[in-house]
Order: sequence, then structure tokens, then C-alpha cells
Amino acid sequence: MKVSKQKKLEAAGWKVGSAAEFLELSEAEEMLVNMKVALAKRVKAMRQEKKITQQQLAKLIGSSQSRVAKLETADRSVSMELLIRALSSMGATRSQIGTVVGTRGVKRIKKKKKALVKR
Amino acid sequence: MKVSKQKKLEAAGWKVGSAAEFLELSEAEEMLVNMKVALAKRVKAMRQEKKITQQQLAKLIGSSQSRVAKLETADRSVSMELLIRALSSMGATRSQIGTVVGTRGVKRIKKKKKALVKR
DNA sequence: TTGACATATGCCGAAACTGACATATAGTTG
DNA sequence: CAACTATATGTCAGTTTCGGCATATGTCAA
Repeated sequence: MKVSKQKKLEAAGWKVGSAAEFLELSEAEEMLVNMKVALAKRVKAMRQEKKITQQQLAKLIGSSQSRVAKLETADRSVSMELLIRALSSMGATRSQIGTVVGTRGVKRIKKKKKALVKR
Repeated sequence: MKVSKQKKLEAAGWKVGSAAEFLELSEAEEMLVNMKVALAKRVKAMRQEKKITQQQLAKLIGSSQSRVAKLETADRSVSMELLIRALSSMGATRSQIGTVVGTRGVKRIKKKKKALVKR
């Protein structure tokens, strides 16, 4: 929405942006959730690659097994901060974390390719 | 490191690996700070590109001007969550945010190039 | 100077997040 | 079956982060 239009609406007594605000917040919220899920999956994958238990990872990041379990299931009560801290503590680089944050997981694409083309 | 945790470690004596733990935590912490600073800069830049005030951005993300000010100065009290929420609310894509998270800012390299080579 | 606007800083109670603990569930080995 | 290990879930008190308010510090034009 343009600023000029916004001012007009405000002058008319509208709470400008409340509807749009809500929508944008929802979108931002959804994006945040998706990012957390992606990070959580990466934490679990990385921990399993390293063949360590949740208990060991917990010690590494100064936390507890239960919290690590919540991390990996992307529990509502975990922050991006802790997810990133976990990845970093397991050796993930900033660039790698950026990739996880910025990339939607894509699954099973190659498998279907031929079937789609052949018909 | 928190005082409570520190005391527990002291009471339990030095355990093997606690030094490494500490180092990894420090590294993770530093990475987190760097990421926040990068995100903060991007928030400010994006807001200025859009030519809106901190007050307007605050409204957009359902917060206050003072918190936006703290966001942009990467104050200790702001979370990654809020930084990302701000970027997303201004229209940044997940991919763009990932790039900010994963990339160290590089400034003024080209300018010095010739001077260095010429001598 | 004054006033108006944008940004920064300090503080506060409320909400969200934390580690830790107990306990539940699932899989494995004997 | 029991005993063991790994992971998930529920709860809770301490800590951090929150929005919002007041106020300080610019910044710029009249």
C-alpha cells in the first residue's frame, strides 16, 4: 500500500493496515514455522550423522535431553536461537545454516520424472 | 555462561571436554551475534528503501517504535525471531533471508583493487 | 531560537523461552 | 518376561524477550 493512500485512509479514521497487518503477520508466522521445521530436521540429521545421542548433544550445547528432543520435533517452545546454536555447536558453518534457513525442502522429484514424461 | 551453571561445573570439578564445550558455545554465540547484526542492517536498509519510519514498521509487525530502534541497532534484547519477522513483514522472501543469515557482509573491495596492484 | 519529526535509550510488568526433572513410550537384548 | 537405552512429553520456576511508555538525542526547516 502506498504511503499517500495510507494517509488518506488514516485521515478518514481507518486503522490502516490492520487487515493487511494481520495477513502479513500470518505469512511471517508461517515462514518462521517453516524455517524452524527445516532447522529442526537439520539438527536431527546432523546429530545422527555424528552418531551421538540427544543426551550428548544436550551436554554440548549446555542443555538437557528433553529440550533437544523438543528441538528436533520443532516444539512450539523452542526458539530459532537455540536451533541455530545447536547446529553451530555441531560444526555447521554460517553459510550452511543460511542455506537451511533459505531453502524449502524438496522431496521426491526425480522419482516421478520419467513417469510424468512417458505417460 | 550463566552463574548457576558455572557453579555446578565448579562443584563437580573439571570434567574432560568442558573447555571444548565452552569454546564451541563461544563460537556459536559469536556466530549468533554476527547473524543478528547482519539481519539488523538489512532491516534498516529495507525500511529506508521503502521510505517508511520506524513507527510505521512497528505497526506493521505489531510492535513499538522503541523496539524497532533496538532491532536496527542489534540490541542485546532482540531475538532472531523478531528480526526475521520484520524482514518477512516487509516482503523479504525466505531465500533472501537465508542469504542474509548465511553471508558475511563484504564492503569496499573493488575500490582498493587497482591501488594494490599498481604500487 | 523554536517547533516538529525521526530515532535512540531506560524502564517496567507481562509473555515467551529456558534448563531441569519426572515420567511415558518405543525399541533392543538377554 | 524384565532390564536397558534412546527418545518423547508434561510440568515448573528462573531467565530472557516482549510491547509500550516516557524521555533523551538528534535533525532540519521556519
